Amino acid sequence: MSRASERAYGQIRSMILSGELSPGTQIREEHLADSCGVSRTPVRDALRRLEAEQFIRRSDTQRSFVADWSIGDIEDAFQLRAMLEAHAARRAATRVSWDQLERLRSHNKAILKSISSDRTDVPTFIEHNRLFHAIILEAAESERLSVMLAQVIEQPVVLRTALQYDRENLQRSWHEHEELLAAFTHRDADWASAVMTSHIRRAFHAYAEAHKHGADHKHDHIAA
Amino acid sequence: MSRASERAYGQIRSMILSGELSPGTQIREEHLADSCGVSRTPVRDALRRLEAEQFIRRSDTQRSFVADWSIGDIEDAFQLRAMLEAHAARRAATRVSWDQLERLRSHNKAILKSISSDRTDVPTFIEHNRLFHAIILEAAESERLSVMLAQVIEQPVVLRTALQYDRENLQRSWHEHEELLAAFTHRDADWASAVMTSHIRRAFHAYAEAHKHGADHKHDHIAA
DNA sequence: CTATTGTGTATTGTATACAAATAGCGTTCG
DNA sequence: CGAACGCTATTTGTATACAATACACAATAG
Repeated sequence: MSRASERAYGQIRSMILSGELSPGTQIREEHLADSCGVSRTPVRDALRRLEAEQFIRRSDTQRSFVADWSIGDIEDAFQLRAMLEAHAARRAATRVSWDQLERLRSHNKAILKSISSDRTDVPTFIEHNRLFHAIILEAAESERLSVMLAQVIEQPVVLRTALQYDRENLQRSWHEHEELLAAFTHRDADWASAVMTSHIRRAFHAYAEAHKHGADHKHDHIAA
Repeated sequence: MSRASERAYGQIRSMILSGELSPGTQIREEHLADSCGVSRTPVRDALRRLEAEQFIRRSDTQRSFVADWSIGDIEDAFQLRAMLEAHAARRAATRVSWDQLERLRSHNKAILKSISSDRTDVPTFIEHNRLFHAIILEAAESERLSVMLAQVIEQPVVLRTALQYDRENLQRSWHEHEELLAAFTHRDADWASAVMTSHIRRAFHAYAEAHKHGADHKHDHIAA
C-alpha cells in the first residue's frame, strides 16, 4: 500500500492493540485523520481493511466502533484457529521441503535458547514462534488458508497470549514444536494435525486460565 | 453501505461472476467508474471489498486484476469450505432452535418440489439451497465463521456448481439435507458434521467431473 | 544487438470541498 | 408526563482536482 494509507493502517491498528483505542469506542474518521497526519481518504481505506479483519465493527448506520470481544468470541476464534492451523499442518506434512524443515528446526532452536537462559526472553520467543508457524503456513501452499488464518491469529487478545505463558507453558510449546517436526520428518499428516490441534487448544486454556480471574473482561486487553 | 458504493460493488461483482470481466483482466478504476455511473471514490471502496473477498488480486505495484483461479485453487476452496461447513453443522447440531429446524424443513421441501416437476427449476433450487445453508450458519452462532465461509462460498466457480448438477445430483443433495435434518433432530454433532463433509465433497467432485473435459480451464467461468 | 536510461502517458493515491445522512436534543402536542 | 416531531450539529459519503507512481516505448550507450 501507499504511504499515507499504510501509515494510517499501522497506526490505527497499533492504537487498538495497545488499548489506546479501547473496545467499544466510537471512531471518527476526521479525528483519526488528524492524529495520523493524513486526510480522511487514506483513513477510510485503513478502516475498511480493519473492518474486514474484524478489528472494527460498523453499526447499521455506518458508524465505526472498536471491536469488543466477549470471552465467547475469543474461544470461538481459538476454535477456528485450531481447526485451520491443524489443516495447515496436515497439508504441510506432505509438502514441506528440506529447506523449510531446516528453517523450522533453526527457529525452534532459537526458541529453546530464549527460554533456557536465566531470564526468559519473551519477545524473542514470540518472534521465532511467529516465524515457525509462518513457515508451516508457507509449506501448506494455500493462499486462501493464509488469508483466513491471518484473520484469526492477529487479534488483540490472541497476540497477547504468549505473554501469559509461564515458563512451563513456554517449554511445552517448544516440545510440541519438536513433536511437530518429528511428524513432518515422517510425513505423517494425521500426527502433525493432531499435535497442532493440541498445541493451539493448550494455548487457549493458558489464556483462559490467566483471564478467568478479574471480572471485567472488557478491559483485559489493556490490563494484560 | 451507501448507495453509490453498494451499487458499484454489486455491479462489479456481477460483472466478474458473469464473465463480462474475465479472469486475469486488468481493472482500471476510472473505466469502472464510468460503467457504474459513479465516481472513482465508491469504486475504490468496492474494489477493496472485492479484494478482501479475493475476487480481485493486486499486483505488487497496486494494479488490480480479476482473480484467476486454477483448478488447484478451486479444490483448495472446496476443501476449506467442507471443513468450515462441517464445523458449522457440528455447532448447529447442539444449538439449532425449533423454529430454525422448521425453516430448514420448509426449504428442503421447496427443494424437493423444485426437482420433482417435469422440468427442474434450478434457480429455485439454488435459492432454497442457499437459504438452507444460511440457516445452519445462523444456528452455528459464530460471526467469525460466517465471515470466513462467505469468502469461500461465494466464488465465481462455486456459485455455478449447482448448474452443473444433473438431476441425480440434485436429488442426492435433497437427500443429504434430509439426513442433516435427522442429525440435527437427534442433536448428533458428529453425524451432522460427517454428512456435511460428504455433502460438500460430493459437490466438488460433481464440479470437477463437469470440468475435466475442455482443456482451457481459464475460461470455464464463461463457458459454464 | 542488448541493456539501460529517459520521457511521455496511463493509473493509482491523496486532499479537499461539498452533499447526504444520522444522532442528540429541545419543543410541542396528545 | 410521555411520545412524536423537527431542528441543528456531527459524521459519513461522493465528486473532483491534483500529486505521485508505474508502465511502455524510444533513444542511446556499450
